[in-house]
Order: sequence, then structure tokens, then C-alpha cells
Amino acid sequence: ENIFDRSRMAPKTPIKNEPVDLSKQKGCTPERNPITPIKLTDRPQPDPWTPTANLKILVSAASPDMRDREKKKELFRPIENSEQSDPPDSLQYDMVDDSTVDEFEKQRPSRKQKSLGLLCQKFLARYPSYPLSTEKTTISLDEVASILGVERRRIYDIVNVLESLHLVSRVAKNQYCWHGRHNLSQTLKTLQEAGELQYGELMTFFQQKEQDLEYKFGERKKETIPDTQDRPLLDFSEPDCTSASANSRKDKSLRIMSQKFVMLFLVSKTKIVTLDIAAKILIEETQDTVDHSKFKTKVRRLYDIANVLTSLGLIKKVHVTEERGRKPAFKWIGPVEFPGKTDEPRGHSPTSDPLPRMQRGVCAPFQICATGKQRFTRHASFNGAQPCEGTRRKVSSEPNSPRQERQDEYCSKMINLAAVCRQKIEEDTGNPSTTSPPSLLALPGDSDFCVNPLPQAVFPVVQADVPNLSLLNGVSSQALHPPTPAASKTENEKPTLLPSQPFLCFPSSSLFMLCGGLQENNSRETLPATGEVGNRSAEAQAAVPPAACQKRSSHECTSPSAPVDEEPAAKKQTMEHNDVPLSLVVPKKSFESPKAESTPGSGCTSAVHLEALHPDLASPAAPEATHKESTKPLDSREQEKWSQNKEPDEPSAGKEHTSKENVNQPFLPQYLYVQPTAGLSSFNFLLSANQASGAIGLAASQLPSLSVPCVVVPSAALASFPVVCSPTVTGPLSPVPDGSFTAAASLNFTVSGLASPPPPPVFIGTTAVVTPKVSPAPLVDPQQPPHPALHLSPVLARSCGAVKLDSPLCVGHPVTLLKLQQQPSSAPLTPKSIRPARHEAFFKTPGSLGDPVAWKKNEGNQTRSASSVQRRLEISGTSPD
DNA sequence: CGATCCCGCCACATT
DNA sequence: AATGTGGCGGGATCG
Repeated sequence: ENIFDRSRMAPKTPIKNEPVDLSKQKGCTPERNPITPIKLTDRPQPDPWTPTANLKILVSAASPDMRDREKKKELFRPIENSEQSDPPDSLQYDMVDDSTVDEFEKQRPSRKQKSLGLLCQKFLARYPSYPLSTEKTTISLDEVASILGVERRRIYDIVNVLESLHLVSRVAKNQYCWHGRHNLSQTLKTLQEAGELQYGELMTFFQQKEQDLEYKFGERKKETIPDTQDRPLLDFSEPDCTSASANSRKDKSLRIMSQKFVMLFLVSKTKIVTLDIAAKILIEETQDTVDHSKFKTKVRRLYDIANVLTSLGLIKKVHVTEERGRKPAFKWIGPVEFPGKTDEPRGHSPTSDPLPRMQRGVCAPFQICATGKQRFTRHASFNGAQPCEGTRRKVSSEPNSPRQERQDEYCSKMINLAAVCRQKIEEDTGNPSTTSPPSLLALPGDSDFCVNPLPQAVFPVVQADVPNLSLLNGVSSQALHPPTPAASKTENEKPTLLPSQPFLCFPSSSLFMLCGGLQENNSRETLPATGEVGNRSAEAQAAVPPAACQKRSSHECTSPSAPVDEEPAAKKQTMEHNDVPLSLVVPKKSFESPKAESTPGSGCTSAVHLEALHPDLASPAAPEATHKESTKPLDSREQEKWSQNKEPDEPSAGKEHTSKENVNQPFLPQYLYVQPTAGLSSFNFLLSANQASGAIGLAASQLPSLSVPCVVVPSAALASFPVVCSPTVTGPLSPVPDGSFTAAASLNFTVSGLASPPPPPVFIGTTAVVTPKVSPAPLVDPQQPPHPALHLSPVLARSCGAVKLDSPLCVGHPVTLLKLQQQPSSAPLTPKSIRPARHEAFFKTPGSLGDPVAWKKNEGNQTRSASSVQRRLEISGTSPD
């Protein structure tokens, strides 16, 4: 029947006249209904039992004219209900009862009948799970709403979730395109990958924590990255390439939330996620304070999402009994493996690039990049991610180290994160547009960065991991790539598929540690210099309200930070506590806390956060590359990259600096990301922790531009990408004076000329090291083993079970270590210290780093602006393809 | 009484 | 300005 409707659905003219309507109206006259909630509507109409008839009517109603929801609701609703439970209940009110009604009525409303889950089922029932490719089904929201007898609002809830899984995509104003589940596995796969990056550790942490801590080691699964962010990496949906913009608003948090929620399941070993944990994890930001209310709201939304997912047969409700008692939870009952790829036991298969094929044809949300068409989406949530075609640069530093591969990925991830962060920041600051606004920035460089992977070292080991990376890369790339490559000429970029990676987001907060290492914060001061350097950046700075930044920082600092010192213990405790809604904290706390300490000097304590990222190990490229190549029409450049990746061996990259030896040791590459706080808002820096201390300051002068350890990104312009850098060796920490550091950095920047003329967006220095304060001494405290672990990048974690322990921490709050930890942390830092942990060091540490990373920016800015337009256009564009 | 989550106000975006 | 979207949370139901 539905189908029927559909066919007809076309806007027929409203038939209002039809008999039915009349009856309805009668029954439902608004007057009464409005007030009395219930059911009047229901069965008021006597008429037709034939559902179809009703449908028709409804449909007609749906037509634009009708749009009144009220009417519709009332009218329509009945239909569905009637079908199901026919009893038209309605009525107790006599009036209503037309002929048949009578007794049945009462039941009506049970809430359940109106539940979103049921509604969703009805909705899904209308469309084939696996529609023929040929037929494209469009869904009219109005129509559906009327048919199902609900308000549109509810349909949005459903559609948003479906959209997050790409079962549908928005085509136009009130219209969605039904894709069915063809792409579902792909989407899930993508989400899984992204999820591992984002939440892997977290989940592990939580879950384990509950159960045993021990295995952690063993597992490999999720160790990856700390969740730092929440961003929707996946937004594949639209990779608006250019746009980036997007996003401005809060866009679809429901959609994003939905993806994240799904990721949680996919990442979870048990495949069971409790609501409270999900809520905690999903509450992004610094939640600290987490208001109870916020938590509550989050949970409510999760129920909405869960209802839809349940209807899709992807999850089911269960209860978990834990210490505290039984908690509501959901279990994933959907596919675990995803076809497209080969899965490996562990996980990823080489095929990482899932996207390509399918998507293109269809409305496919994701991909696009290649074609450049993409666009549907509205939100650009990830813009940040966008890759950029424009320009990327690589900086290479270290070529040879075996680990480079990882680095690449790592870099890419970072990049992604940065993008995300940027967005976030924007949002936070309230300056939504920050990025975009600056037209100036528009230059490619500004917005996004891309990393180039170095070709280099490869370890056998890596392979295992690789898959993930690759996947990620693929994804990210997709997302990233802007359709038009704009002018980047520089190196090769990959059009779409770069191996780029997923992104990590850094919280707005200031500092992060990536991949373990020490770090320091500082920077603020330095920032200015950089700012100057970057012309645009400067502007950007101006634009960006420092205040905002600070504000944020302050918040963070203050509230959440609280417990710092006792990280370990405290954390654990907290973890355990978590019941409280607020609990989110746990992770974050640790997070912040460290920073607090660390920053002491630096002005804002709050500002600095550290996080560890782990680079992915795997050399992503190979498998992917092949696939991709075949699949997409990538540019030669991409291929080049690929090739490089594939053949990591070659050192061709030539990077200078790092000594391989150093490299060899698997350090974790550490980066520091400094948020621009106060005045500096404009730039973000990343420093590699690893490098020798001196490096930074000295380096500047000494080092060639490339070598620069730090990266500065103009925050404003870029939108805040935070980061990125190549790690190098760890260095002892010399405390480098910030100022000096800065200077150096700035110099490099300039010198390097990296900055593309336009904006000097980003760069990465590899070599240098910065580690100021901490004593590098690797004294590790025996006692604090954990910390070290923390430092380790997630990667390590993977590789090493040991690390894992900490991982939780890491995940959540990698940061902490910083100050306090020093020792401990330091330990990790030092290669030696690291060593212990790393079994498979290579993976873990990208340490060697030298990755050449290239960043690119996109022109995104401009593009972004177009959002609305894009939406519409997008589709059209794609379709042709 | 806690778990669920319907309902729809209302802000913001798009037309 | 009208309409589309969708965040959000009060408060009703369910169990």
C-alpha cells in the first residue's frame, strides 16, 4: 500500500474534498482535538476502512498545501493506527464514534503504539531494504508524516538517524532519497574504523574497567586513540569537500550522536553498550560539569536513536547487571563484520577503502570526493576534515625510520583531528564562522591540511594494523577531499582518496599530546610571533576573539580540572564512580587535571590539554592504494603517494634529520598541541615532544625549515586546526624557553616558506624536540608505571598490552601525565622507557617520525559558504554521475 | 520510583 | 515572513 502511495504521492493535488476528508475533519475538528489530546483523531472517521483510501487521502493532504500538521496529524494518524489496531477507538466521545467505533477505543494510545520505534518500523516497512539500484525512491517527509499519522517532527527523528547510517540521504527540502541497506555494511565499517580511532580506548577502558583490567593488554582492539573528540568523523555523509563550512550550527547533533553511538557498539568487544556509558562518552566537550540535566537530555536522545536502531534490527535492548545494579543497555545484533572488506581477525583488512565504489553511483553520501560531487549534505560537520587538495605539503623529516608509515597515518589523523577541533572551536567560541569568514583564508592552505605519507619504512608488523589505517584513510580522504582540487600544486595530493586519515579532534582545549611524549605547553607567548608570521593568520587572530579562547580555557580549567594530582588513583576511583551522570568526567578530568598543573606557568592552565594520539601503524596505503586506484580515478598524484606508501622502504623522502637510530627507538612521537589561548588565538602549535629539547629553540636557527619541530597553524584562519607535527626523537627536555621556542617556530615557518603564500597554514616540523620542562630523565618511577603507559600513544597500547592499562587513562585523559608524571611520563618519553612497553614498538611509536606530513588546506572556506545551495545542488550533481 | 520517551515549544536555518 | 529543521526538556507512561 505504501508503495502505492508513493507512486501517487506525488503531489497530487490535494484531494481534500474527498469524502474522507470531510469525515475526518468532522471527526477531528481541530477544535476539540487540540485540546484533548488523545485520540480523537483516531478514529473519527468512520469512513473507510480501507487503508489505502486513507492513505491516498493522506497523501493528498500531504501535498504542500496541507501541510498543517495539525490537520494531518489528526487525520492521518488514525490511519495507521487503525490499521494496526483497528479499533478505532476513538471515542469515548460520542461524537466521534461514528459508526464503528465504540468500545475498542480505549486502547489507543498506549504510548507504545506511538513509540518512535514502532513508527520507525512502519516507516521502514514502506521501503525495500535492498532497493534496486535502478529505482530511486524518494521520500517526502510530508507524505510520510501524513501517512504514518505523525507529526513531521517525529519523522525527522527517524530520518536523521537513518541518514547517519546512510540509509537515506537528503535530497532536497522535504525530500529524502531512500538507499536501503546496500551501503550499510560499508557505513558500519567506516564507523567502526572511525570509532576505533575515537573511542577505541575509551570503550575498552570502560568495559574493561568494569570487568577486568587485565586483559587490556591483550586486546588489541581498541586501543587506539583516545577519544578525544567527539566529532563526527564520519560524517561522511558529506564530505563536502569544500565546504567545510558547514557546519555552522550545531547541526544535527542527532545524526552525529547516532553515528557515535553506533561506533561505540562496533568498537565494543562485548557489543553491549550501556546507556550511561554511552551518554558519558557522547557528551563531548568538556563536560566536566556535566549537568545532570545534560546527561539526562543525552540519554533521552539516545533512547530516540536506540529506538530507531532497534527497528533497524541493529541493536536490542538488554540489561546489564553490574555492581551497581542493573543498567539499561543495548546490544548490537547487527553485522559485525563488514563484507566489503576483508576482515581480518583483528581487524582491519587491507581494504580500507570502502567507500568508493558504491557510493559514487548513488547518492552516496560519502564519497564524493572523487567526483567532486558530493554534496548533499547539509551539515558539514566535518568539514574540518576536509582534505585538501589544495596544497599539501610534506615535510619530511624523517625518512627512514621504519615507522613512518605510521606517522603518516598518524599525521593524517592528527590532521583530521585538527579539523574537527577546529570546528569545535569555532563553535565554542561562538564564532561559528570563524573559519569561513575570513575570506582571506580561503586559500587552500587555510582550511585543511593534508598529510602526505612518507614512503618509508615499513614494518612487517605493521601490516596488521594497517588495515585500520587504510580504512580510515580512505574514509577520511573521502570526506576530506574537496571536489575541486583547487589549486594545489604542490605535491601530490590525492584527490580524494588520500590516505588521509581520520581525524582526531582535539578538544578545544589547548594542548594535547599526541602519541605520548612530554609536552609542554607554552606557547601562548610564542603564538604571537607566529601570528605575525602568518599574514592571514594575523588577521585571523584578530578576528578570533581571544577572549573566547580564554573563556573556554578558563572553563575547562576551572571546573573540570579539579583532580589532578592523583591521577591514577583518582581516575580509577572516578571511573568507578561514574554512575553519576556527571561522571563523564572521568576521562576528562584526568584530562584537564594534568593540564592544570602543567600550565602553571603558562598562563592558562586550562588551556593545555594533552592527548595522545597514536598513529596508525599500518601502512595504509598498499592495499588501499590498489583498490582505490582501481576504483577511483584518482590523480596521479595520489597514486604517487600510494606508491610511496606502499614502498615505504625507500627513504627517498629524504628527510634529514632524524637519526634513524633515534628513530629506531620507538618513541612515541609526541606532540604537543597548544591551543591558542588568550591572545594567540590564531595559532596552534604542535610540538613534537620527542625531539630533543634544544631542538626547538635551537632548531629554528639550525634546522632547516623542515626540521622544525613545531607546527603552527593559524587558528583563526584554519579554523583551528590544531596541529600536527612530526615527531622526532624525543629529546630530553630541555626546558626551552618558550620565547625562544616561539621564535624558532616562527622562523621556521617563515623560512620554510611553507606557508604558502597565502596563509601559512601549517606545517610540521619534524625533528625538533621540545620538551621543556619535564625532565627527560627517564627516570621512571617504578611506581608509576601506568603513566608512562599513558603517554604512550594509543598505538602503543595496541601493540603492547601493557600499555593498555593505562590506556584508559590515555584515552580519556592522556594528558594528565604531563606535569606530574613527568617522571613517569618522562619515562615513556625516553625511548628507553618506552621500550619496555613496546613490544612491537614500531607500531606504536611512530616515533620515528619524521613523517612527512603535508598539510593542505582547502579552499574550503569559500565553499562552505554555499552550504544551502550546495545541498540542493549536490544531489543533482551526483546523480548525473 | 526509576526507566522510557512522547510531545511539541521554540530557536535557528532555509525558502 | 513563512516554512523547514531539529534541539531540547517537561512531564506522562510504563514496568
